[in-house]
Amino acid sequence: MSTGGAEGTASDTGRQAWLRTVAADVARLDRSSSAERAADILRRSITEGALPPGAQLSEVELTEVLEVSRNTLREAFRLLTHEGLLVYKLHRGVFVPELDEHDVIDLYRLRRVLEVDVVRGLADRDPELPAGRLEPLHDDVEAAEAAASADRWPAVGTANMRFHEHLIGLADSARMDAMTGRLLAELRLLFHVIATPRELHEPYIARNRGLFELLEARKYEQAAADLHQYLLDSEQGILAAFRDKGLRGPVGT
Amino acid sequence: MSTGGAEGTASDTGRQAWLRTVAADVARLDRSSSAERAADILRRSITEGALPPGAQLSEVELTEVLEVSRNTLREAFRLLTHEGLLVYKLHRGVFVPELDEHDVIDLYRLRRVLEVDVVRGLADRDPELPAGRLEPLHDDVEAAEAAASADRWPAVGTANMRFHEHLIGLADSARMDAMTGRLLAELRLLFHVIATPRELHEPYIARNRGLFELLEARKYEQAAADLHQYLLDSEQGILAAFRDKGLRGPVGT
DNA sequence: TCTTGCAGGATTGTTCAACAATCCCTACGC
DNA sequence: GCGTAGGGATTGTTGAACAATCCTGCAAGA
Repeated sequence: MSTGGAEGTASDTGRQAWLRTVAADVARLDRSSSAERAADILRRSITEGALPPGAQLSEVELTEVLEVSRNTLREAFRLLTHEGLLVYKLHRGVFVPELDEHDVIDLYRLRRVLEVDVVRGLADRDPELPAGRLEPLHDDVEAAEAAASADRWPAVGTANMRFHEHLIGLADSARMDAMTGRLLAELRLLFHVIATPRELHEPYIARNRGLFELLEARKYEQAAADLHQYLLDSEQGILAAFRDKGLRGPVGT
Repeated sequence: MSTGGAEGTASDTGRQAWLRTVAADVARLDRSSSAERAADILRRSITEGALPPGAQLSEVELTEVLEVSRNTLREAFRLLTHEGLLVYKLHRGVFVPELDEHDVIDLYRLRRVLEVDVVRGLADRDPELPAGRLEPLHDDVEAAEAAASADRWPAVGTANMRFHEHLIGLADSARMDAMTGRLLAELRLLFHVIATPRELHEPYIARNRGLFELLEARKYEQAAADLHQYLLDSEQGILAAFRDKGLRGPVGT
């Protein structure tokens, strides 16, 4: 099976690609479980700020709104719990977590480690990178710029996050993708505590484009260095905005 | 709180340690949900090899053995799924995952990134590291050596893994701990495919001790370099043993 | 021989209703 | 004012039931 490495002709690899596409479609169809659909709705409510940090999610209340049974709802809760978007307190219920400065530092430390390593690692496997691999990054940059022109700053934030998600995706590591998804979900949680999304996101539109161009030019080492500083700056920005908020609304735990 | 670094006297740090112990006990008491207890039992069965990769876990069968309801059991399944110890196939059941070479490479890539970064990062915060912080690492090294003397090689593997878990723990990052727990759980999954645990674990007993001594001597940069090579070697060892197995028992996706 | 189609049984996905356990809040007594 | 008991609400867990899906075996047909 996978013993010989790349032993296929052009038609073989073509067929494999087709099969992979079908497999992806099948997986998407399979994904339709009631619990995951409920989780999707809740996830959006949380990441878009409808459910603020600290809010409790009542079971009976949500069973009526989402039209699922309590057991299914609890399974949805579990899903979101492991994404870091909800926390369980035994016999007390599920809550939207309240993150503090320590969490910001923790999250950014991991982001730096993972993302910088991905970029730096691209140098080693540069030859095997297909041509249009940077396409999604380019799309995200343009989406952010478009959203900025329309003054839609939350959309800018989303596009910027997508950029980083796609950046990690270049590593072709399923586990890195999963971790990044979780980290960014938690980060989104922080954004809604911050009142001024423009100041927060605006500087990074141009920096993302710069990063993209460095990658396109295959200057991976410089891109890694830039990204490192980029993430340090972003961390400081969030910490500053966060502390302003924290003064008049201190969050526990 | 954490502004002044290490400002405590001996009695203060002693009291903090005591408080931390109590908090851990409380957390352990809180943890007593039926689903998590069932998950604990299953987790042990999987990581110790009683449930081989590819095995299916029947719901009705396990409800009788574990004496929990089907709903609770399914919640336990969810828990283990998100640890990577089980995989769901819709309408077909839960299975112990079968990892292949690609997973080994993926897992080790992440281990290298995280662990090396932790060690390298220790240099920056060397002053604030409390005295007995390396104690757990030392215990793990001795445990591994003792188990080796008794020819208990699976125990050596466990001790070695604990060593790396405690190593990551030095970073004081809850999210890194969680990720590492998941990575090592998956790694344990691989170990049971391998027939010769001695050849696999023996070389790393001495290397762990070497690593510990470098840390104790605060030669963090050299420790990081050693650890990097260490993990590359370990990866190659598993890949080799894994491919031998794969010849007579090829595992699909 | 190989493929196709179709029951039948077994397993999973989901819901519902009920009870036990726990937590929060309030009122009571000192 | 403070500790304590009770009531009400919420969560944790169970068992049964039904629908949807998958697997198996067998028969019919090319």
